[in-house]
Formats: sequence, structure tokens, C-alpha cells
Amino acid sequence: MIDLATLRLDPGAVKRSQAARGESEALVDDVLAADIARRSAVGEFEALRTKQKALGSQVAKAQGGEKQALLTESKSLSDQVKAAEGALREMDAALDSLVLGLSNLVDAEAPVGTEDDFVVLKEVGSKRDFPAEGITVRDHVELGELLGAIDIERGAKVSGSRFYYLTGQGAMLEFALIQLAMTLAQKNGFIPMIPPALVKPAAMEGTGFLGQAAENVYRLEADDLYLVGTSEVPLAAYHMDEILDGDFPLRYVAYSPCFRREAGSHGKDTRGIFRVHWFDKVEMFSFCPVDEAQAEHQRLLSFEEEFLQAIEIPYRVIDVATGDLGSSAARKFDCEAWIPSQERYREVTSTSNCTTFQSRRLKIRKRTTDGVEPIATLNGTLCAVTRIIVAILENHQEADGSVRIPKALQPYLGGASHFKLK
RNA sequence: GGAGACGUCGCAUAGUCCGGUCGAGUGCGCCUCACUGCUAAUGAGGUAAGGAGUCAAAUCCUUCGGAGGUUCAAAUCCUCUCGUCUCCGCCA
Repeated sequence: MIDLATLRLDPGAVKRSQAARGESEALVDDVLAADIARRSAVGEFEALRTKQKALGSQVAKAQGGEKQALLTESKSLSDQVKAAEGALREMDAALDSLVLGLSNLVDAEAPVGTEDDFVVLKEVGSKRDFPAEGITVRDHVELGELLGAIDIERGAKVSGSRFYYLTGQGAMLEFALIQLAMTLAQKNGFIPMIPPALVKPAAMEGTGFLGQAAENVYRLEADDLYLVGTSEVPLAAYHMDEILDGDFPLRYVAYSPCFRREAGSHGKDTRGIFRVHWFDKVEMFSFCPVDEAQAEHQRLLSFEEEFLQAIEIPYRVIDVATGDLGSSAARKFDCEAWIPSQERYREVTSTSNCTTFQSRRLKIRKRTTDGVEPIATLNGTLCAVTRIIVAILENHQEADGSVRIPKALQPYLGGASHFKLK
């Protein structure tokens, strides 16, 4: 949620942000109008309520005929108060729904433009020259079959398209990745968490996933619960309605399943496990003071890079353009791993600085010497298991279809150096 | 799933039966000041959030788990709901 005080002061800035995202500028004027209407309704209601309260205490003390007269007066006032309160509630609701439609203010540093206008910040690691090694590149589906690591056919049989089984070495690889990710995160000061993957509407709404992303969210009608698409949701909502004390940044790392309907991506990445309806993920989340948020964002990015480097995957980092940011994000960096079978970089991690957008919605603040203030929230992927499996299998494949295990993962896989053919 | 108890300002609690004097008392914690060489102890004062308003104040409004209702008036009465605890049932 945008800060209304800021919006009143500088509506132009909000309009520019909306424009940069390719979203409605007119909405800003609508919000301003609704805000003025609401404030006048507040005044009316409060004036009447003050009167009613004063009269009420007179009623309590009065006797006999005087009391009857006061009661009559009070009765008619009561109707006016109810009407004024009703009007105020409508104004409140109208303003709320308008404000919730506004996306976060984009960071001034973020590249302006649409999806393709991202800026490549750097490329790290070296891509293998497979032809030079005499290797015909196999994609992860083929490798997964040869290794007995991924069973996509049966995933489809049991659950439908975009579902899979990890089997044997594939299943163990997931555990190894999680262990490595959680270990690195803990070393970096994150508190490990296993959060619930089903959440109430307030948590989903508060993290901004019921806006433009709503069509990608699974909802359990019978119980009014949502399946989370990322543990960002339960982690952000963990401190919902709380005023935080103590040391910042407050960092959590969670392992959870993630569920996505992939409604808008029919026909995209239909092969393999690159884009699936369910996968497991290790996600970082940080609560931090506003003036430290940008530095913390860089740190989250560096933790993502640390992980990719540990598993020896060539990648690049992109600064995502304003038009491709989620509604909560002010700025976003993606790490894209090199995928040999596609001969291009593909997103494997993403880190967003949501500034105070989520914390305002979720009513999370931090205590200061004189009062409270909103806090910034940031999130970042540490390991999206399926995509990392794709990257590992393809980048570390050998001529016979076996796959080299990067050193950092070996301790979690019984010290083995390779995934062997089944 | 069944039976019962409970949910109040950081924590613990009073107030609810019998509606107005309750935005709400007390203890602890915390902050400021006084006193003491320091600490402790003691004394005095202060100590929720959100909103309207203002240069800033004053002041006013909202909130007693949540949502509705009754009433001139609700922490207090009614309904529903969520959560916690105890006991029973079922179960990984």
C-alpha cells in the first residue's frame, strides 16, 4: 500500500511511477478525490459523535421530565450518527479499494520500460563448450530419464500436465540442495523456518498476490484458504499486525512447497520441469529499516549469487524493468542460469525490494525512540528446486549422460562425485 | 468431531452477573525527574495504535480477539465467527 501522506504531497511522483509500470495514472486522481471525500465525512461523523457522547452523559445524570426530553433529542441524534457513520464507512471502503489498486512506487534506479528492457548487470562463470568436449547436449528431461531422477510421464498420469515425480537420485538431489541452501542461509544470519503453505485471505491480500497475480493463485473454496505460490507470503505475514522491537535486519529463510496455476502461460515451457504447478523452494525474507533496504537488497542478491556459485552454474544478473515488476516491488534483480539445451539464460532466482508496500498492508511496523514507523520488506529466492535441478543436470552433464555433482553438494549426497545412469 | 473454560492498553490481571460515573483501575516492566559517591532501594510523573485537526499544539473520533445485532448509550446484553487451554473421540 502506498503511503497516503506521500501521495497527497506529491501526486506527480506516484503518477510517474504508475506510468513507468504501464499502469493507470488516472487512478491517482481518483484516490485523491476519494481521500478528500473521506476526510469531510470523517469531520461530519466526529462532530455528531461528540455531540452524542456529551448528551449521553447528561442523560445518565438527568431525572424525570428532563431525562425524557434529553432522550428524545438523543434519539434523533442517534439516527444522524448512524447515517454519518454509514456514509463514512462507504467512503473508507471506496478509498481503500482504490489505494489497494496502486502498485508500489518504483525505485528511481530501476530501468524504465517493458519486459525486454531489463539491464544486464553482469555475467558470472564460464559456459562449457560442449561441442569442443565432444558432447551432444541432452536436455534435463532426457538426463532425468537416463538417471532415473525425474518421472514426468507418471506425474502427468497422476496429477496432470506440469506435474512430476522426483525419483531416486533426483529426490535425494532435492534434499541435498535444501540442506546446502539452508546451511548457507543460516551462516548468513537467517532464521530457518518451515512455514504453512496454506494461508488465509488476509495474508495473501497483504502480500499483494490477489491483485494482478490473482489468476495464478490456487484457492480452496471450501475452507477459504489459499495455497501459497511462494513462502514469501507466510514469512511476510508472520509478523502481521505486530510492532517489532530488536535488531534489524530480521532475516528468515523458509523451505516450503509453492503452488502456481500458471494460468497466463499456456504453451510456454511445456517440456520438462522448468515451469510446473508445484515445486519446493528455499526463500529468504528480510524485515529491515527503510534507509537500509537498498543495501539489504544487494546483500540478498549476493547470497543468491553465493549459492549459484557454490553449485557452479554460469549465470547473469539482470535489473528488471519497471513494467515487469510485481505490484509490491520497487526494484527487482533476477539471476538467470545458463541452460545449455536452450542456449539462453533463464530465471532461477529473483529478489525484490518491496520497501514499505507490504508492511503497510500487513500492519507491520518497527518501534523507534519516538513512536513507530513502517518497515521495509525484501524477499529473494535462494533455491527454486526444480529450476536448479534443470540447471545442474544440464550444465554438469557428461558424454554418457551421467552428471557431475558440484563439490558443495557432495557432502549431502554421501560424497559421490557423479549421478550415475540407472 | 463432542463437552467445558477463557480471549481487556509490552506482560500479568481488575472491570462483564446488575449497560451510562470505563479509553478503562492495579501490579510488573519500561522512560523521565528527585534523592543517594555508583548501583540498588525509595518518591513523583509518564508509558497503546490508527485517524481528523494544527506551523506546532490544544482538542476530537475509532479500537477491550473479529464481524453483526439490541439500545438514546455496549468492555459489559444477544448472535455468529476466529483463536487459546482442559477433557473425550478420531488420526498421520
